[in-house]
Amino acid sequence: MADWTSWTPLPLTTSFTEQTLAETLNGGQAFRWNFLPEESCWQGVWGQYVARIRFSDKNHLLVATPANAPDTFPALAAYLRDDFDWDAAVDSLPWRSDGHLAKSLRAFPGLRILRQPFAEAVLCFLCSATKQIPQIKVMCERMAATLGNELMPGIHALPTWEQLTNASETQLRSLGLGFRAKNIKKSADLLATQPGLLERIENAPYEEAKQMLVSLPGVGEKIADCALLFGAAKLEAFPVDTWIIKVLEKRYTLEGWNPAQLSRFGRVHYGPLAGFAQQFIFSYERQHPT
DNA sequence: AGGCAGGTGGCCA
DNA sequence: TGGCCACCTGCC
Repeated sequence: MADWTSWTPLPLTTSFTEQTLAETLNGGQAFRWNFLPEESCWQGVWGQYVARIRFSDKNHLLVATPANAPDTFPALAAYLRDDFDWDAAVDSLPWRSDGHLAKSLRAFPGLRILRQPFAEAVLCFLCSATKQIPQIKVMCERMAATLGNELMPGIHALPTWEQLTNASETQLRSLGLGFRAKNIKKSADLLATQPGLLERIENAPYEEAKQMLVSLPGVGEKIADCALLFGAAKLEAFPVDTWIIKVLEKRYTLEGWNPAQLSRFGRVHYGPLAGFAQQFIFSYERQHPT
């Protein structure tokens, strides 16, 4: 049975708080992190990696990885985008002229945008349609347990798109995916006929990438923006979901604007890191619903 | 018990 | 373009 390494400090260039770590890992960007009360740590899976994270102090995390997978440690630093200057990014947002944004930034000091594997970001957000975070997590966990590689006893990776082509729509429905099963099955089949398509999308400029991504069945504007923001480091992507619509309507008095107009407003108002700003106001709204 | 939830696609004017 | 509706499922 594989074992865990001892807790090792991961120095951070941009400091976290404990609450912000929770919000980053489990606030709707990613769906494969769980808090283990008995270990008082977060355990998560991305790609073929597993890790455990514990908050140490604002400038360090403590990390444990499978003893037989030493490359997990640098992979985690990349996943957390510790190569990026988040403090400078926050300062570049228009908080000086936007009191609501300023308040949201103060509420989640250190909040980051993860760099998830692109293929699994597409998959997870295909599951997200009209579902809440806990239910999306259940769907992802079931897909992983049924179709994904076992990484450690009882811990499974999400299935690759190739693995998904081996599942029938009926089997996917039996995992509780509902009408999303058909979209996932059709997307898997389409991707199988287009080798390298996901890589080309991931590496393309934002507008071009989004245009290609919405050609997948079940991927509309919102899901495309989420996948590009959380899985391809395209921080200009500005997902417009029901929460953001509520925020923009109520706190920016934009009642009556349609999603396309709100999307344009977001990119113009928040600027080239609009998706980063979006994550703060999304998190703030979930904790302080209006 | 019925409506709603980090949406999308199809159909109608 | 803009509005309306079906679509799985589970939870309040």
